[in-house]
Amino acid sequence: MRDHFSIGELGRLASCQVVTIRYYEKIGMLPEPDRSAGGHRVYSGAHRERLTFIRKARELGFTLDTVRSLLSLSEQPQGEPCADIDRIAVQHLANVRGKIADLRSLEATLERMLDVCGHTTVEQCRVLDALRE
Amino acid sequence: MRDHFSIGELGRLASCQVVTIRYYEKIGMLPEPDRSAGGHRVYSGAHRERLTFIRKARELGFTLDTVRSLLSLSEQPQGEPCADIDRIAVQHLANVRGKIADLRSLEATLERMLDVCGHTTVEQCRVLDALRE
DNA sequence: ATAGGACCTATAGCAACTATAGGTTCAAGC
DNA sequence: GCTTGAACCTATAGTTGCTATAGGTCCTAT
Repeated sequence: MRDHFSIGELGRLASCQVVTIRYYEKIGMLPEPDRSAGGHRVYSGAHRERLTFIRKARELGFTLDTVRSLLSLSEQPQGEPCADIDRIAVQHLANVRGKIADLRSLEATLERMLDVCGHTTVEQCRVLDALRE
Repeated sequence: MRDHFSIGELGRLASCQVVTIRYYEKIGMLPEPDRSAGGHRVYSGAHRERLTFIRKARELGFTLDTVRSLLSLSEQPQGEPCADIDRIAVQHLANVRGKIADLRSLEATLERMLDVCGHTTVEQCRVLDALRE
């Protein structure tokens, strides 16, 4: 594979919008790439790997701040234990489970509201009642 | 119950922060209340009902824009069918279920990552591998 | 009369992008 | 070599739903 890409190519390769790549550069998530004579960004394979990592982690719901931590941990010298990385992932898993629980109770509430409503008129609407308390 | 409240009282009654009430006023979710001689906001029972409605709907995860629709539908003349309200709630329920499904697949992915990792060293970390592809 | 808590306005910040405007460069086809 | 239009460039503002800060004024209880 080639190891220099335009911003559009990099976007396609890492499933990331072009504007988002520039945004990542601005906030320091991606190092500034070289430029062509005319000022266009030229990315290396290392950029591609880093951006792929960022996007995967974002898809898994890690915050950008957490991705920063994961990246710096992943750059530690070989032989370092990966316990810190696991800890972050375990914490995130707990967050995800918490969100699932919250959404399930929301789901149940909405189901109950809709169950009893039965499509009547506005002044008898059970959904509105539920919101009015 | 009294039917005039300071902003702080209203906040306690409707489980809403004071700054958020002012924010709702600014974006037109809450009508401007009367003012005391010194310029402090004085709210009515109608304000209280409206804010309670908004907060309940927000707790159920409706966006402010959707809350606006719910409020205007709830102000329709008596006798109007509440089908539109039900439709909004059904749509929201579908969104919630979609999010639950997304989070569950996320949960499974994170579990798999952590299962195979086994706390080794950074260069063998399976969590990082998963992120690097 | 005074103290201090509650209130006031205005502005900026958060996460993580997305959208817009107005201009420049690059690469392919003739 | 020239043209054309897609892809690139910068800078700024907008999104959602608030929250935080600064610097001041009012209200109420003692």
